[in-house]
Amino acid sequence: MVTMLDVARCAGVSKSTVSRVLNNKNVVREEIKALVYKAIAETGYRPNLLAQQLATQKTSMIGLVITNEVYNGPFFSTLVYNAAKFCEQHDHRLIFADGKHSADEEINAIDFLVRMKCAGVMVYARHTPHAELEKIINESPMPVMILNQRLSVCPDRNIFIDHYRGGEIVMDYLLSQGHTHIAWIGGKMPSPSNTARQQAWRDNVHPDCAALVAQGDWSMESGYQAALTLIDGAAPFTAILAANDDMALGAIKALKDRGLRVPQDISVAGFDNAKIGHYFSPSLTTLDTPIEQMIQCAVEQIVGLSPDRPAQGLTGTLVIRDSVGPVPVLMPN
Amino acid sequence: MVTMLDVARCAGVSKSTVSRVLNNKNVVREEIKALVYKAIAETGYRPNLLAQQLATQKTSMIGLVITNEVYNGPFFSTLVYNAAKFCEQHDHRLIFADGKHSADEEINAIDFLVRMKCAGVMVYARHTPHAELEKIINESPMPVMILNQRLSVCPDRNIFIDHYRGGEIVMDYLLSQGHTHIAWIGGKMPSPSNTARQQAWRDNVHPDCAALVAQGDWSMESGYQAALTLIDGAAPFTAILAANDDMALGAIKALKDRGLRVPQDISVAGFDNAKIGHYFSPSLTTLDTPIEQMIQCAVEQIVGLSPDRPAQGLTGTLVIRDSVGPVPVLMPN
DNA sequence: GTGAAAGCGCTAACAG
DNA sequence: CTGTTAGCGCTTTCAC
Repeated sequence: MVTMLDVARCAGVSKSTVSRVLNNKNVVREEIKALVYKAIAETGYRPNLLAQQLATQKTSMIGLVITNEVYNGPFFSTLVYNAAKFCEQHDHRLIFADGKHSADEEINAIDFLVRMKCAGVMVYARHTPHAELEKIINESPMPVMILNQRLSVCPDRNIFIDHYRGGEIVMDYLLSQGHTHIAWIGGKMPSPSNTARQQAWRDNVHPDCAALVAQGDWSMESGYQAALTLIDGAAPFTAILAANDDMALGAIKALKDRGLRVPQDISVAGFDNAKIGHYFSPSLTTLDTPIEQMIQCAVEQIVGLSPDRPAQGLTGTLVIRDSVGPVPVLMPN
Repeated sequence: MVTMLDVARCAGVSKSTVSRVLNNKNVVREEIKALVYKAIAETGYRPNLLAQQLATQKTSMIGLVITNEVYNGPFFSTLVYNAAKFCEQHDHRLIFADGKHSADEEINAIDFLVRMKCAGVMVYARHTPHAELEKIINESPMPVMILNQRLSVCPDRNIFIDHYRGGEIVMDYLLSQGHTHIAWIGGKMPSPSNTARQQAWRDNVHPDCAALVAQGDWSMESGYQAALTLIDGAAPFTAILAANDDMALGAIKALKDRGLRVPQDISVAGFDNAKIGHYFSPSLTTLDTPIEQMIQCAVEQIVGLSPDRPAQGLTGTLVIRDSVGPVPVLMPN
């Protein structure tokens, strides 16, 4: 491996001079500069970023911790896509650490990124208790931003989406269409999004519906199964609200497979506004979750672009499409 | 920031002793070990990974360069999900660099990862000429694995999928259903997958179909538009083959919107076996691309688990579902 | 302007 | 077993 010293020798100057021309520090004489560049080209020198970052005490990496339960759905895709996009936009690089499926593993993942001296780290966690997160935030030399869950402390390290309000928005729409008996398909717990959305459902739905709950795990398949359970249950309903679009889509397939029409017989709505929802039949009514905004906000906070407190309580907007219709006159179930 | 020296002082030992207990080198006396652990706890010491990696000359990061054109579809999602999964499986971390949309930017991204001293880097590029890639492979001290395109050199740094053969498999099936007039919806160029698949289409389709080509950019929307163009064109056809599932799904929506039934009037097939294909109506016939295998192979090659030459010429398997049917007796168009 | 020398925080001989 | 001493490759005073 060719180091800065090799370049220096090759150019007949000192290490510091090479460093200077590379960093445009102090004015180096033009002729020497040329010599150095020539030597760099000849030797094929590539500065070692580990060494550089150790010396300068700063890096250009932004860490992202993510529980692998959100993996591999449109939500994950959007999250990562936007994280990478905004990082690059600010000349940083995204580095990943898998939070897997326990508090210990999440904490480990954060620890890795902190010890890598990332410029900042974004945490999309599920299991770690808030007290623990708070401790990490306070002990870490770089900003650690907690995404998608509301902390009672450290508001400037916290960007969350108001999923309760989001749930209300969708429920309001469902109610406005005359639905009173609305079933709920939940995502995998623990999850702040799921909890809040479910609460919004519970608080707004007819009290008879308490039993109209089926548990999924965010995947289409689980939505499919959950819907079957609901259909086979005793309680009648005219609409299904699923905690995300994937499950809503799975549910629609289940309804169709059982000969039920959407939305004529049963209406279905979801959350997150996955792209496919527009192309599905029927196209999916959903809440557009402001993931992009959330990530942008986090990245800008880390790179120090937005001096003020990060945006909080983002809600998202309702996307009305075909999967929700007026309540049918006769309950089919 | 608390360093190893602080811990050493706190425990009343030398730096090397601390290092030893941390790395389980040489047997350190139990009582001293305890002292050190106590000091670590007291000081809240967190080892600096940059320093450690600089000193040991090895890192636990695996780099991934990816052109941002594949971003944000199911293909991207699967790629990143699996990359992260296999990295973690081998106790490594995934680090990202965006290849954006030009050869220069791709090379830059690779360079960053190389200079970060990643254990290895995986390159999913589109624009960089092979000669350039070859040069990078040879000059880099760590394995640089080129994914999804066939290099004429460096076979052990190259894992590709035989998209031509994959294309043939789908075409064979379409032909076996009696289709002769098959339209093609292509992805964004340049792309090795697209080129090879399109070639397979061209080599197997009826010569009359040369004009039955529409250009997309891999997105559902572009598939939708491409299908409209095809429908509005003069040439008749009974099937559409799209270079990926997203475009196939967009195309199906376009056909439906124009009152055409799939597959009764027009059959549609895609590539990649996106999860949603199973839930769509009609469910999508597609080729399951072995992305997971490709990534697994790359990661194992990097961590030195598979001593032999990496797998090459993976093809994938046909997933037969409902979007392709027998050719209709009367061409609808 | 440029070079020498002292770090950044850690590991790895080498003595003892 | 443990401490001392050099590095790893780069930046950054501080003199000249």
